[in-house]
Amino acid sequence: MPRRPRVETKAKPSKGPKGEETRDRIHAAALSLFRKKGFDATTMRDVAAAAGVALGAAYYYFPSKEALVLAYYERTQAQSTARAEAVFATTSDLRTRIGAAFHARVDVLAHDRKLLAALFRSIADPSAAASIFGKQTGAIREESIEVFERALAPAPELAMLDEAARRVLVLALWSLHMGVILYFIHDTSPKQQRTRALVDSSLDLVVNLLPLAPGLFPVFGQAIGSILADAGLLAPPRGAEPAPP
Amino acid sequence: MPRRPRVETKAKPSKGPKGEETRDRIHAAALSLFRKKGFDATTMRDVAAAAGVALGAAYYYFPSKEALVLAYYERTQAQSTARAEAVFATTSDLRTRIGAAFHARVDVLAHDRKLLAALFRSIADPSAAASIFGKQTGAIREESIEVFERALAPAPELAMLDEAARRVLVLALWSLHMGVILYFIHDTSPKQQRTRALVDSSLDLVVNLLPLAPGLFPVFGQAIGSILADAGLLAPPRGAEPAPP
DNA sequence: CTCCGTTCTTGAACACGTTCAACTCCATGC
DNA sequence: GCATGGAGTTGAACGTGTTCAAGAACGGAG
Repeated sequence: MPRRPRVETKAKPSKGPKGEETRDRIHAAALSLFRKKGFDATTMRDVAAAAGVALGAAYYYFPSKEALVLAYYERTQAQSTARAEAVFATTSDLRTRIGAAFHARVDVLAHDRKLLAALFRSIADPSAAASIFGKQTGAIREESIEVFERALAPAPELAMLDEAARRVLVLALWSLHMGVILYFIHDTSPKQQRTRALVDSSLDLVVNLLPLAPGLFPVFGQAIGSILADAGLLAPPRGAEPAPP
Repeated sequence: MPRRPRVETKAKPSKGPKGEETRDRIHAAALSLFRKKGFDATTMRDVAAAAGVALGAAYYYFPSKEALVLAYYERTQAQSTARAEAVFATTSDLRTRIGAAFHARVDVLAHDRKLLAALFRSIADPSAAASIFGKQTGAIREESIEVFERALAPAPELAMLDEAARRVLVLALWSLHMGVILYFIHDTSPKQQRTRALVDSSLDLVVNLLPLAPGLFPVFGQAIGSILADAGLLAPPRGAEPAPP
């Protein structure tokens, strides 16, 4: 490995239909191998060989090994969103809607628990632009945040919240959902039933706390907002340093 | 890198005084280079050269590059403990004691923010035994947990708590302290003043919540205990799978 | 057809973290 | 002295993720 290069994850060369097909073949081969042998035991040479291309081709389409997992994550995000939206269309009950947002994500990821660990490895590394909190993953992140925005949309309890407070609330929910995924990664119980239990008890807490939100924000809103801003999820408050380029 | 080998971090060969000295020289050279060039930009060959030994010698004393950082972390833990104990000896005020436990850690780590990121990289990876939550780091972890145990020791508010509830409470505090370190790693504000602010507002919350602990445990204690058990910090409750060897 | 630019493909080369068989050193027991 | 064996040390070798200069394939413009 050369000096931990910036692990770029954007850029998907495939202007023509030829490339599209090769890209898919590489991605499919990678996923299959990752599932069979695990992320670490699978080499990029394995992936290229299984896809029937040269090593360089894999890097032409995916800027890093991690990017292969990120592409998978991106694809599943759309599926989760669709699942949640299906429930949103049928009810305006807050608990059901928030629960749907959580469970939809777990449902879709259920079979690839170990794969996710590879992605979350760099979650705590500020220098890793490709982490879930990094700049490179903005689009995916925003889509997953939007699901929680829509889950809360029809709640009468929150009607009096202003824009900023609502955003903080949504982000807090999204952060909780990240925590659930982190828990899920470690959850070896059959069918991940412990994660399901965690979701349900979290829901109890959240639903009971939500009506208190308008009263609590003057007290803790600033501190929470400051934390979220540091995570790059919110415009920074006064006194904060700009992040280095 | 060969197929992500289990990144062992125990084992410190140095039965004789000769080895002890070499080990220190390697560690000192590594720290100096890490601080000057960063963890990623420093190669093990750099470290060995700076210490005046062959590459293999570095691996004779430290089983991995990460272990060099872990050794640093271990050394600072003792310093933090001493600082906190010094305050414990002077007061039995709960807020002051808990605050001291938090601030002592931040004080000691203040100059090596970026170094820590290398350690926390694998925090979310269940397969990384060397992570802060892993088996390999048990001793360091227990020592840091003990600091919080002693911080709470003289609190009359908690006298009626049983052993298990108290342990959960201590672990919750320790987890919060881990969160603070995570925040600290990302905190680029001058003198890490934002981390200090976070500690203080967390203290407000904690101190206000602590007296309610006895009443809250019947409600949330089980869920929290279940989470902590999954993190390997508590004996697992019924129905949990044993972790694979 | 020929030419040209873009898209795609190749595999050798690089820098790295890690391993290991071989070696030197040195204290101890005889 | 000298053998024994453990502690300490060496650097070549391996497998890896990533880079890159070179070329092949393709699709239009003339």
